[in-house]
Amino acid sequence: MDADLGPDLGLLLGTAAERIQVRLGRALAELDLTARQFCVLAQAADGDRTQGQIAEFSLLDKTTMVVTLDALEAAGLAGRTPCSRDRRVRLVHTTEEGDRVLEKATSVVRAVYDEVLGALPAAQRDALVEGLGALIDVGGPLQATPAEPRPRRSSRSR
Amino acid sequence: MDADLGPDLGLLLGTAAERIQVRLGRALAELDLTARQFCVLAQAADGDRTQGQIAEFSLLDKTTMVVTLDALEAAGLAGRTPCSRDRRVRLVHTTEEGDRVLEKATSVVRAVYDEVLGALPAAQRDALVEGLGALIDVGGPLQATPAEPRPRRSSRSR
DNA sequence: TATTGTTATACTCTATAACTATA
DNA sequence: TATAGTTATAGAGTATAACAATA
Repeated sequence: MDADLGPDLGLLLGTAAERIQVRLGRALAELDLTARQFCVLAQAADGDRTQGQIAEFSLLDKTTMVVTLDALEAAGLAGRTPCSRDRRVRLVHTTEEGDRVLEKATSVVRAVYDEVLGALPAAQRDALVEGLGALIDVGGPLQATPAEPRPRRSSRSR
Repeated sequence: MDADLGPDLGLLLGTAAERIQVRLGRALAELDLTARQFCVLAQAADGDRTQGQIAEFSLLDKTTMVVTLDALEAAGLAGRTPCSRDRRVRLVHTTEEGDRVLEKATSVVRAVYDEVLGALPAAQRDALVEGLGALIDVGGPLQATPAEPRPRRSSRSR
């Protein structure tokens, strides 16, 4: 599983992604936030959006969104308000405390990124970021698959 | 969660890693292999190693290793043989069928890598691979943490 | 007593299904 | 009838604990 394959892109990406997520998770844990909560909180602060919109943007199932918001609400960082125009819908907002925590969390995340990227020479850093973008952006070999809105589970079970 | 942070390295790495792993998973599924089984099978083929050694190298818990090997054994791709010198230990070997499947799987994985990396200009491809290596290799900002042999779960439960 | 591997089990995470209320 | 959100629950994956065999 090495020389035979040339550079093991899956291993490189998987390792780097896992380690930075561990770092981010630890840093955010000091603020009692998970990475997902941070992501949802940031979008809630961005403007009044519905649960569904945030879930879609964050690639979360709506039921996972419920759980995540329950936690943010219990922590006093965010809240739901019924939308007056469509009373099925709940708009998500941040509390003052939520804004304060988000600000801290953002600087904590930025510090991690600065530390990691700052360890590379500027040229290499730029090349890395551009290369990753080239992989996943539209037109790249790892662009989002427009088909398959739902990943669908194993075909044999059930 | 964007302009405020500069390039969102966590999102870039996470997205790229997830998508390539989905690709690899789909490609290997056609051979009825999971990525993990492929990884273990490749190491079993590399020489007689114990379950524990393969588990350690693959960052798998020993109980996960048991399940993975059970599946490979049931599929007729690998087997366990007691070690004569230390009869607690089981050496893992591949079957002939296992070697055939591994060969196919290796070419399938290589094809995915070639397709993905081949979509980038050579200079960008090299820069990306080097940059990722610079992040995770020893001395890099995401090098393996020698401390903390076990990640340890949430501090509050149990 | 320590270690390898196994079994049984519990926990976490996430998604499916069924439901409520609105539209 | 269709949709937003909720609840309950089931499934996959993985780890902890207790155990057997051996060192």
